[in-house]
Amino acid sequence: MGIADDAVEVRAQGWRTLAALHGLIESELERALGASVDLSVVEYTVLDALNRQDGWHMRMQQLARATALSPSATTRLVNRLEDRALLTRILCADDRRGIYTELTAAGLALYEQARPIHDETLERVLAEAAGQPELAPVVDALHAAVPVAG
Amino acid sequence: MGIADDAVEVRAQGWRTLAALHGLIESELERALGASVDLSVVEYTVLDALNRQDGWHMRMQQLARATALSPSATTRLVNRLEDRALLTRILCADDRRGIYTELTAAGLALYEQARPIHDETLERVLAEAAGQPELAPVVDALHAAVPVAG
DNA sequence: CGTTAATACTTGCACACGCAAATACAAAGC
DNA sequence: GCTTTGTATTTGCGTGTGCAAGTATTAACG
Repeated sequence: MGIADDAVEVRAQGWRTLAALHGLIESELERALGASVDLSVVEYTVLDALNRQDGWHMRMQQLARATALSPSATTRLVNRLEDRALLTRILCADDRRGIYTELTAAGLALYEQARPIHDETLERVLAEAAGQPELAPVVDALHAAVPVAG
Repeated sequence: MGIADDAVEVRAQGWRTLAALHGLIESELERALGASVDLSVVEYTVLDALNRQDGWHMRMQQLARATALSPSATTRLVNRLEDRALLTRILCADDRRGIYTELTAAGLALYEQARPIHDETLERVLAEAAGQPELAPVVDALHAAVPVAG
């Protein structure tokens, strides 16, 4: 087996590790957020993204990118949150195709309730993962991550 | 904002980065494998796991762990692959609750067809991701990943 | 041994997702 | 201005998933 073949194996192994860590974190967050505030991880992601816009609106398309979801899934996700009165749709005047979404007071309140649970769970899971030799290198690399454009 | 708060933000940011990279890789693999051999990523994962066992059987439970899927999803996943004659169920004698799965010749052939596509896609996407400043640190860390126990 | 608890897998059900088509609006070309 | 092309969002439909309950088999206990 030559050097090129080794590189292929290393990449495949790295991808399996990445997937394992991602799955671990996501399932723990899912459980914690579901049990405490009845939010899924994507739903929390929406509230978090809207909150980080700090008073600014967000288009459906931006939400779709932030959640890595299809347009149709984004529509229904916003529907669910709107039905629970956690956010509102706002038809925007300058481009009447576009729809902006905004957190309601209830949405902000629930987000502020969910956030510490989210953060504590993340801290716990990452600490746990850092103890596993195969996951540790990837966990350490997360510290070096740089903000992604919203 | 104190040191502790910064750490929380860094972890949250790292998690968003991890999720973004994971989503990017998965969607590209999904597209490439779906178009060429009509396999989803989880389906490929099963064939790959079985192949890496090199002739050995695998229990449903092991498959569930390898794919990060629930038992019920694993059952139906194996059903789909069995319907396509890519693997076979083998009732094991020593514990008649357990069920082993094994690649068929057709399954191995399809895997060998899929593998180069999988590997090339992975290489391309990782190279692409390494060019984005926010993803690069995590991409680099994958090289350091150590094999996970099957 | 016979009963009870635990394990391995499967099925019923509800739900979230992606794709493709439909709708509504904006921008470009002539 | 009117048509054509492109963009933003929503709906119809099929499919994969998790949870909880069901079945089969093994292990533990008295």
